[in-house]
Amino acid sequence: MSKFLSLGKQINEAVKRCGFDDEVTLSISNRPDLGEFQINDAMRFAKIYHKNPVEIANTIKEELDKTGLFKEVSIAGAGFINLTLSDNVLVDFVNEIKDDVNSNIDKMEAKTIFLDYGGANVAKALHVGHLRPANIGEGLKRLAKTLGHKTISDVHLGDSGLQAGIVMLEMKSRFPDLPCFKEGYNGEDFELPIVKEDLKEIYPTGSQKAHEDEALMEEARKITFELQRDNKCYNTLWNKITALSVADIKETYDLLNCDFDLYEGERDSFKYIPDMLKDLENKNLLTKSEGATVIDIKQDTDTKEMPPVILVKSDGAYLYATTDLATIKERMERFNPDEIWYVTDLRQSLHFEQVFRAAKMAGYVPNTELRHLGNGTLNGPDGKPFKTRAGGVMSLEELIKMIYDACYSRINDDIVEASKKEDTAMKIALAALKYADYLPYRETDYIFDINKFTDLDGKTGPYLLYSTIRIKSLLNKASEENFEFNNYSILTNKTDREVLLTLLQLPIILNRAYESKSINEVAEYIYKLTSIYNKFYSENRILTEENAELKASWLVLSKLVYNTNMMLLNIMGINCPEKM
RNA sequence: GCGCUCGUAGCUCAGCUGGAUAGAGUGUUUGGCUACGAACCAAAAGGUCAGGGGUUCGAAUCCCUUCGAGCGCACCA
Repeated sequence: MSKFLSLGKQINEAVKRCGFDDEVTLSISNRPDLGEFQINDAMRFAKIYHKNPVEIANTIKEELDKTGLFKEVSIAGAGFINLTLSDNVLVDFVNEIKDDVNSNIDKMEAKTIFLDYGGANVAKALHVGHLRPANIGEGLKRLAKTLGHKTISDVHLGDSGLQAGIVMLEMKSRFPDLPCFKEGYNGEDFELPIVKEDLKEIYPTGSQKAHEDEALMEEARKITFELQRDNKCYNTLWNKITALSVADIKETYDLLNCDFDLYEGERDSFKYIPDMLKDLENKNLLTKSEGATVIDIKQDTDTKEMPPVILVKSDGAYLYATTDLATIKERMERFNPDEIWYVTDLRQSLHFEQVFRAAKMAGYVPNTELRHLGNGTLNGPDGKPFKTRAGGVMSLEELIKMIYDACYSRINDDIVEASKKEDTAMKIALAALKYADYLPYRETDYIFDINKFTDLDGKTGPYLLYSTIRIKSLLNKASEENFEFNNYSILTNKTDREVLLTLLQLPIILNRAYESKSINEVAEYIYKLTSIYNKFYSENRILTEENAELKASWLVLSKLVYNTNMMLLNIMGINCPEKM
């Protein structure tokens, strides 16, 4: 149990002793001039117990004084209880967590959580719009793991859509002699005549052609349909293109530190679709509507229009909802998770509401919670929605390259040896990119601005890395002097106290981030911790401090901040170079 | 038409399960390195939390309303 949680428990035991059959909430003070923590429940209690709130606050104060946990308990205003911790509580706190910062986290009851995020499309380049769901999904996965959950993640490739037909049609026009296009093709192997660089250009070219010529578009739709029905020719060709494309996609995801357990896609659910349709038929859930096969998901309590879920188009083809529903069935059978989280654009919320309703009606998720964790929409610098189809979209690779260049040129050659310069610049660049992406709340609309990412000063990824590396450098120097890091005893009650109070808050920050499913809480917190430590660092000369006990305490504190930072950077999927 | 977001400092964003004096970065002005690493630290200035009403001891936060911006509404994903 974290110190913070334990303090809350002890406070509530005191409250109970006062005769109140209710709980108070310990929170961080927003009036640091009055106290470090506050309890604001006396006003609420006043109504319930019909007593004067100040009187209630005083009763609680008396009990709290007896605990010895606080240097000062004071009452202000309408009944605010302000608390200042005793020094020994903070000293104990450091000694409790100095060997393992994980003991400053409150683990949760372990669940199995399946995460679906990323959503890259086969044969199409990852663009800047893919950044947010990838980061958020990965961050939430790492946060869930840190808090004790078991996770399974799937990139869930978009591999069965119209782009398949378009790309294969373009392939057919370029390479009509490929074995798979021959009459009577029976699945024999052949070499794909393209490399991944070609892929970047094939889809845009094919897409443009199809948009200009309705007959080609029709042909592309037909090919897409054939692919869904296991056409041997298209199936073989698409498998090869997918393998080529996924290798490319994976490179970028690896850069972003997104490690998916599964690189599966919509097509992997195809084999479940016929049985699923039969099953839904047996459950009398399917109806025909305007030639399509649908599930009516309207409920009496609906206050808005709720269109049915279309599973089979009038032309027989499957849709997004079909594969998503089949995928739910599949995941339940294979992994039986307690929760399934989808991180995709917020604008897809209706789609997920529909699919989730269908899944519940079909009885596929009896005890599993389905959640769509929508991310904000990507807007251009002009504030208008970002267009994914109109071309001119910056690829993720290009964006990373631009930030990389900015970082590379700033590296001090006296500090970073030549052989590590590129690797270092890439780590800094990704830190800048990821941290900037993590700062806004998950649902906030995202304004894409290159300046935001190439900014390397202030509240940025590079700041966090620089500061963390600087602490590491300090610790290394201390180690060279054979300094022991196990004696924390002196609190000077200046900035070191603020550092400790910030560390104390870690468990509630992580819990809040988990509740809101947004990493921005973590991003804000690590900045707060780092900047208060930097203030401490600039105020004190640690290594030349003559009081050995004080020096030891400061070093323990520094190590604690370093380890906490490394843990939080890991949650955000940010790697720290050795020097920068 | 139905539904969902959002409007906070010049700019980019936090804060929203109601708490006391609304925060950060950046930009502007200014101070601090013959270095425990200045990609750092310190200070100043900058706000009618879009407008109005309501609930409450207390509202940026909850409810209603007006204005403004964006998004979604069956065979795209």
